Amino acid sequence: MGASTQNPRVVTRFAPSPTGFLHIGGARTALYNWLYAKHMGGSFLLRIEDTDRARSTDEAIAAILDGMRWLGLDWDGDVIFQFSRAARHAEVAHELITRGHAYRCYLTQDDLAALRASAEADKRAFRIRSPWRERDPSEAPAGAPYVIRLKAPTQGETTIVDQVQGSVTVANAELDDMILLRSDGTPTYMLSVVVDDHDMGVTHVIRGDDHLNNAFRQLALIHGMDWEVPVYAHVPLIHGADGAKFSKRHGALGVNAYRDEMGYLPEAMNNYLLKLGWGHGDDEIISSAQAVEWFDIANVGRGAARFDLKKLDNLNGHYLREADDARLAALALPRIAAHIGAGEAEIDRSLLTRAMPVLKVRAKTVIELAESAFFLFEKRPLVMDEKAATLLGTESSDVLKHAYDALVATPLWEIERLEESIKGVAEAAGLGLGKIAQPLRAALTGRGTSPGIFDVLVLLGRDESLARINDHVAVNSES
RNA sequence: GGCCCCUUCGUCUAGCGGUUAGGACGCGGCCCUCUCACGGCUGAAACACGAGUUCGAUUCUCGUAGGGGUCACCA
Repeated sequence: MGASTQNPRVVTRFAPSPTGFLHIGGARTALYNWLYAKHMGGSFLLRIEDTDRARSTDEAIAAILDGMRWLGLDWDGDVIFQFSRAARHAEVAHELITRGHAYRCYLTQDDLAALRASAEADKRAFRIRSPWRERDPSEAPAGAPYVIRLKAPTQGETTIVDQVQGSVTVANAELDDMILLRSDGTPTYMLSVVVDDHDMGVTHVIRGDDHLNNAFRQLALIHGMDWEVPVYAHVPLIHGADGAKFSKRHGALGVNAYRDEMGYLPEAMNNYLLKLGWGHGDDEIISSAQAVEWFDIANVGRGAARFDLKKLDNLNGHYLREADDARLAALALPRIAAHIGAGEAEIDRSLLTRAMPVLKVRAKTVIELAESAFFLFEKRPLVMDEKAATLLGTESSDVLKHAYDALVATPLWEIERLEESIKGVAEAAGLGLGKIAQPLRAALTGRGTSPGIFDVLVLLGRDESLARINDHVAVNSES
């Protein structure tokens, strides 16, 4: 950190297309842009690339903004909607024609298909070489539709000094004359990104390396307009656990799903995404503030990283343990209410909050957290899970009876007194504490595992605890 | 297929010519212990391969193999 790394002129941006949720890969790209801007004391912009009218949806826009807010990736200024700038994009396309860096191309889809076919027949790599690049527009059929193409350089080579990939050079013969304006007059992505990034004053383009090849063609456009070239940083894509392309099967879902369906905390998600492709010595648990201080795009790894849920689970467990109890109670509440079949207002939020310290150390996700709290709110008679049923064999009746009597006689319902009483029962019977605690746990929670038995007793309270135990004493003591 | 990029334990990574190649997740063992966790200790586990350069390569160069990206009037 320090003043030497501060540069308020730095402007980064995240530019998702609203055709789906904010997925894991996009979230990481957004995070890196956000971190770099914060690190440099610059600004971070958000632009929605909605030029594909057919595939863009309002739901997707809402989901993306929701995901960004959840992760705490706040942007500066208003969200820019790319489609609203279409006129400006078209203006630049025409400016490029007058500057001699673009031309009207009257090739039809059929012409293109024929060119492609002949290239394939000759086993040549297909590069669009429109005859209209050199032809006089007056030769064009009157009123025929046309697209505007960029005149890409054909000689020499282009080099990009990428902050992540290093120096990358491509022969200009590899570049083709990309379409800037479609025949219906709407701008293509290639035109829009460049114009928007320029107009928005973006100084650092940090994006997935699936755009690296695009950068070379975009560079020709930038040069054609005599604009300043931004600093590029193409970060490797995320792969699935098997190393193959990251797909839904691998967990390439929207971040909303990680929050709602899988129960992850945003701080865990950020920490995981940060470490996925970047490292800072031996540090594993990195707060957002610490990340802002340490992050530098130059340290981002060049190799693709695989997505690993186990590590995310571990990180989430860590942040769960650190999280505020009332906050966790609020997160778990809806699930508990749904399980009990009650309204959220009917759940004792205070009890849930008090239980958090002993519940959260045992959970990896909010889902597990909620499930571990079910027993607190379930109504008698409790349904026993398999392990609890085993624990409550007929021989446990006497033990529970003794425990019941000892608990009834316990003057103060607090943890130390309860522990004394139960341990007294164990000693008197010549049994290990486990022999008493396990049947007790089954009777009190209906489960084979739970927080410490004395914690459970305190949380449930005297009346409920005794009633739950008695449920099993009575039945088994009939004879 | 053309072009471009990548390659350290199973996974995420540290390393930036000389290290017993470090940490974390996961896995095994031990301790703690009323169950499950948490926590502590501990074990197994990696420089893709082949040539160079160099006194010396995980580190620099070039190949090979493998993986990925990209080749639209999508973004």
